[in-house]
Amino acid sequence: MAEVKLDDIVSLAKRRGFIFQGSEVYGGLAGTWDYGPLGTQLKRNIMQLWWRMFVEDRDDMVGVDAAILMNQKVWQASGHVDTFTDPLVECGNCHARLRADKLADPNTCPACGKQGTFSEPRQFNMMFETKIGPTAQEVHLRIPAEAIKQQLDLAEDGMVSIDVSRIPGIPVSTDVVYLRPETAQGIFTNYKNVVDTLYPDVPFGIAQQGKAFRNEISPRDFIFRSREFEQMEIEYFVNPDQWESAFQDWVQRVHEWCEALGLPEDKVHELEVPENDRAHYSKRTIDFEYDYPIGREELLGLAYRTDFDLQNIEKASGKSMQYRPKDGSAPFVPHVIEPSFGVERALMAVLCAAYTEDEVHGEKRVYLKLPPHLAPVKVAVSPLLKNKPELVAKANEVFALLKHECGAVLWDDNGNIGKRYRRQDEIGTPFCVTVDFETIENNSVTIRSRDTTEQQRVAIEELATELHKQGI
RNA sequence: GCGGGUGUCGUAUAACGGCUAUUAUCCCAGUUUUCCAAACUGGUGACCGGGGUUCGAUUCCCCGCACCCGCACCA
Repeated sequence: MAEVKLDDIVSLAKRRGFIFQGSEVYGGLAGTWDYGPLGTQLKRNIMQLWWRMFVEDRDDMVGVDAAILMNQKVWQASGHVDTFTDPLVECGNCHARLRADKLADPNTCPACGKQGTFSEPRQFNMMFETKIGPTAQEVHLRIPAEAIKQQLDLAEDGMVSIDVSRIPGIPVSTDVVYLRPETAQGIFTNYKNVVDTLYPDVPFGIAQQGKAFRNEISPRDFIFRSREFEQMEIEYFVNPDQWESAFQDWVQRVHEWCEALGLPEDKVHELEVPENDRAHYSKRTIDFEYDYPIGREELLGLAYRTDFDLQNIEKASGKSMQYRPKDGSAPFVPHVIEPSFGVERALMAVLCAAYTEDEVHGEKRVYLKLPPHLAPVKVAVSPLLKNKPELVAKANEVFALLKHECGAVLWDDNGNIGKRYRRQDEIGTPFCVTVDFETIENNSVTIRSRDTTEQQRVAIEELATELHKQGI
C-alpha cells in the first residue's frame, strides 16, 4: 500500500467535518483547531476509552478536574517559571538562535564565528499569560500630571519606564496568571485533598483530562503541535522502592492502550530518553513514538518524576505531603510514575492508522478503518431506494430501533446505495444496514461491512444483537 | 521567530488590468434506478484581509494574516 500522506488526511478531515482550522472564517489563528461533528465524536470516543481503561476499569485510580487558571506559586514551585523562560539572542549574520546564558563568549557566535552581531536578549516564555481582574482597554486617559511625574523613573540609558499600575485612575491589573502548560500540576496540587478525603492505599493513581496551553514558537504538522491542546495524564503514586516495577507495569499498560486505538504494533516504538534530554524532574523517561506520515514522533510519554513535585509543594506551601501507611509502617513522600497522553496526537495516529485505500469493483476507494468502538458513526441506515415510500417507512422503523440500541446511528438516503456506502466508508462507519424489497416480505435486512464490503442478511429482531456481536 | 515559497467555490483547478470569473468533483432539490461513487434536469457556493497605484485591481505594489518547505524551538 502506498504511504499515507498527511495532506490526504487533512483534506479528508476537513471535507467530512472532522477537523477545521481554528477561527477559519476570519483567516485562521495559527496553532488552533476546531473539531466538527465527526471529529468531536471521535475525540470524545478516544477520551472515553481512556477514562474507562485507566479509571473505571481499575480499582486503584480516581479522577480529578482541576482549574486551568492556577495560583502563580504552582508554576514557581514546579520549576516552570524558571525553565520555561529562556533569554535568547539572535546572530545578525547567520540568524542562529542561542541561549544568552549559555554562551561561552557573549560576543562571538559559535555557529558562524562572527563577533558582535548579537541582538538584545529576548525572553521567550512558553506559558500563556493572562490577568486576573479587568485590564486596561484604553491608555489615553486623563490623569493628573503630578501622578505621572512621581512615577517617572529615568534610567541610565535615557529611556523612561513608568509603572502604570501605581498611577491612580489607570485600571491595569498586574496579577499575572498562566494558562496551565500541563495538566499534571492540577493533580499534584490536589494530591493532599484526595489523600485527606479518600485515603487510598498506595499505590494509587489520580487521572485527569483537560486542556493545556503552550505558546509554541512554531506550531506545525496539523494537530500534532498546537498552542491549545488536550492532555490525559495520570500521576501514579508509589512507595519509592517500588517505582521500577510500577514503571514496567505502565509500559505494558501503554502498549495495551495503543492496541485499543488500533495502532499497528510495528509503528509504535519505545525511546529510552537519555539523561541530558530528559525534563528537569525526570529520573527515567520512555517516549512512545509513532510512525506518522511526518516521521517518527512522540505519541505519549512515560516518566518517573520521583518525589520532585510533592517535595516542591511541601517546601513552597509548608504543608506535609507525607503518606502514612495504614499498617503503621514508616511514613514517606510517595514517588510518581507519570504516563502522559496527548489527545490530538492519539487522534492523529488513529486517523493515520485508519486511512486506507483499496479497490472495489475496479474503483479506488478511500476509507477509515477505525476500530468500531472509536468510530463516530456506528451504523448507517438506508432504504435501498428513496422514492419507494414503503421502503422509506420500513427503514425509518429500523432507524428508530437502532438509534435506541446503538446510539450513534445515521440516516442516509443520499444518491444511490453505492454512493452511500462510499460516503460511510470515508467517515469510518463500520456497518450499513439497508432495507430492501425483501425486508417488506420477510422482515430481514442486510448488514454491509465496511472492511470486507460483504453483506449478510439478518432478521430485524436479530439485528441489534448481531451488531453488538460485531463490536457495536 | 528567521529565510524561501504559496494563497481563486467544501475539495481539486483555469483564466484575466475591463462584459455575468472557468472546469470537474462534492453538496442541495428533483426524475430515474432492485446493492457498491450510473445517467439526466435544476440549484447554492470562491478571487485571504487592509491600504496604495489606476478611469478601473482577483491580477501590479506595500503591510498584515494563514498555510507549506528549511532552520531554530519543543521544559
